[in-house]
Amino acid sequence: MSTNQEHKERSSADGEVDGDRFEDHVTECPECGGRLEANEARGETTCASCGLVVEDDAIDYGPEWRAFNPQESKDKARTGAPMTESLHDRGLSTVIGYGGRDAGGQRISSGTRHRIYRMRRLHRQASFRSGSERNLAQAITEIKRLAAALDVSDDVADQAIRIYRRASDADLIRGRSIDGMSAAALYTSCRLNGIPRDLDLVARSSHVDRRTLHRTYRTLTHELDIKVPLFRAIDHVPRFASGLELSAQLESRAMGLVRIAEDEGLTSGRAPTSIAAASVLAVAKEADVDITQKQVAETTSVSEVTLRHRLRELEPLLDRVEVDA
DNA sequence: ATGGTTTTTACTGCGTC
DNA sequence: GACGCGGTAAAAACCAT
Repeated sequence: MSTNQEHKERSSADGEVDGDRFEDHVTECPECGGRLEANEARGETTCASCGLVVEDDAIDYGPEWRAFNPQESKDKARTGAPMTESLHDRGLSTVIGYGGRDAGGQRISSGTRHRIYRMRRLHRQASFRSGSERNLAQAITEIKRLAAALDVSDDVADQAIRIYRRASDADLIRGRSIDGMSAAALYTSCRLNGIPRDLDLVARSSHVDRRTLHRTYRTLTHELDIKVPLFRAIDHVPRFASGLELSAQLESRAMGLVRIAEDEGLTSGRAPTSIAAASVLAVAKEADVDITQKQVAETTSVSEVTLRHRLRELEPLLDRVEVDA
């Protein structure tokens, strides 16, 4: 492995062409500011003091995708044709081609064509190896439909399909509807990706009632050991604030209020949305914004009663919110 | 299944515009 | 009188056991 060696030599040979690119080379560690040294054998540059590996290669040998955790890295890594989760066999199975020519471009005789036609039919039937494969194909259809209805990205849908696959492998589908599990998988995927689609919305878009959906979601995350990061109150503030058309100042003030509430332990056991909603309402009221409990209740899906409860707890804390953040 | 907790639903009373 | 707001009681939902 002498890639690094090679391009170093080349750059000094015809410095004019490559000079620009190499001039703004990093010479200090972006992490600790330490001195960088080249490791020729491994084709990488590392920081002498902290050991950070700095990408230093004219050609990027890395994948074009980014992985944010080891699981994703495993999931996304691939060699060969791109896989897609959107086909029940991940698009990896053999497909017998149409078109009347063979690989060499020669026309295929009509007798041969007929044989190929029969082969194609048998092959297609054999592609669904089992009932679960057929179910998977159906689940994928449903997940994609839901994803489109909820306007979530293909990545999220793909992850949902992966989750469904795991559920299928773990024999979690038995006794549950495919659509229900599909919806639960998609909801889980949304949660994992921090996409705010709440249970109600997903339930309404699928023909699964909220209760069942949540039950399925619970067994899903539980049985598959999926750790879903909990939404915190503060996560909801921006959404609520913009939904109510509050200024950025009020939004950050609401966040400040949420933080203090957390410090005071007022948040444990309470629905995060209720804290967020009440904080937004509290700061809006304080700033004499024309806003009613009812409006807040509607845009946040938190009942007015709960809003009042939280408001009562939060309003005394308002004067402790720092002015600037 | 159970019990403790929070949230929601439904309803009522009060003050204001 | 409609509306916003505050409260209560009971039901429902949630969570850990």
